[in-house]
Amino acid sequence: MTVQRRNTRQRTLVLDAVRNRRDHPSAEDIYLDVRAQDAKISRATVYRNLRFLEGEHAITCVKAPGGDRFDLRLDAHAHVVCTECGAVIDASVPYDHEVDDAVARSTGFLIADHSTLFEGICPACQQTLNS
Amino acid sequence: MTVQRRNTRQRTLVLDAVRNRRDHPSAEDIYLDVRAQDAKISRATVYRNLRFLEGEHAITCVKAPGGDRFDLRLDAHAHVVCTECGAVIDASVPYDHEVDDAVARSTGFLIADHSTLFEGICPACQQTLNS
DNA sequence: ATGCTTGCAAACAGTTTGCATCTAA
DNA sequence: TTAGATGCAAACTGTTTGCAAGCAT
Repeated sequence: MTVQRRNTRQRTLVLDAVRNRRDHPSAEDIYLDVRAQDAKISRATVYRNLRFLEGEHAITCVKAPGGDRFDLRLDAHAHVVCTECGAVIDASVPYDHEVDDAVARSTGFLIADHSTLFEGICPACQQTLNS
Repeated sequence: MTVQRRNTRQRTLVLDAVRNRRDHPSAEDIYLDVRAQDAKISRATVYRNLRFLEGEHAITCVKAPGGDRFDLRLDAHAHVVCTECGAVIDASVPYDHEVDDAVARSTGFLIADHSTLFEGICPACQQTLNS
């Protein structure tokens, strides 16, 4: 008896919506995108499927201030968030696996991974603030 | 006309409560501690003062899943969170200022700082899970 | 006296959940 | 056929806010 994964229309819509964006959308962003395809879909279904797809490792989620943001990239990588507008982009910093081992040794924790979030002001908001 | 900072009894209680703990308490933890000293203090006052003290750089706050955690340490440093019990401890990883510059150059963001959060299972929870 | 601060309750954002109904396999 | 999935509404957690009253300066 294997776990059943049903390919519902709604689940497919949610997955496609995440894959069609490159800007780390929030659950609400995805809800609105999917809503444009299916006016009857509920927020609960979107949230449930985002969590489900995260569990299936089909998408990942970035814990940003103001709520989770979803990502089509599956490899561990750092992010940069704009403190003005909330935009999230990928950072080109390589993931350091060794630091996980070092922290595991020094703390006794069983380390799964780590996440790094840079905070700053994006180019567009810098423009706005200077004017 | 300088900004006025009033030393209210409640504000002092909140600051002392954070300083009297070494375990990265949540706002609710602080509320409960302060409540033991002053049964009349309200949650809103605790939240307001935590934010105020953060703004004054008297305390810092760690964005952990499940809510903000407060810290008496003022220097930037990484944290480790237990995915089982939610415990947060300091990580002995040195803060890398250069990576902020590197990300600033490659993204055009004005980087203020970055935070690193390790996720894993603490020694106590490992024990529990093995029994 | 002034205006920052408090306490209360209500509002709020983001997210989860109970339950009857529906549907993919 | 039936267990997983949906839609709706309500619940929930963590946090913020409007307002009248209170208190530090």
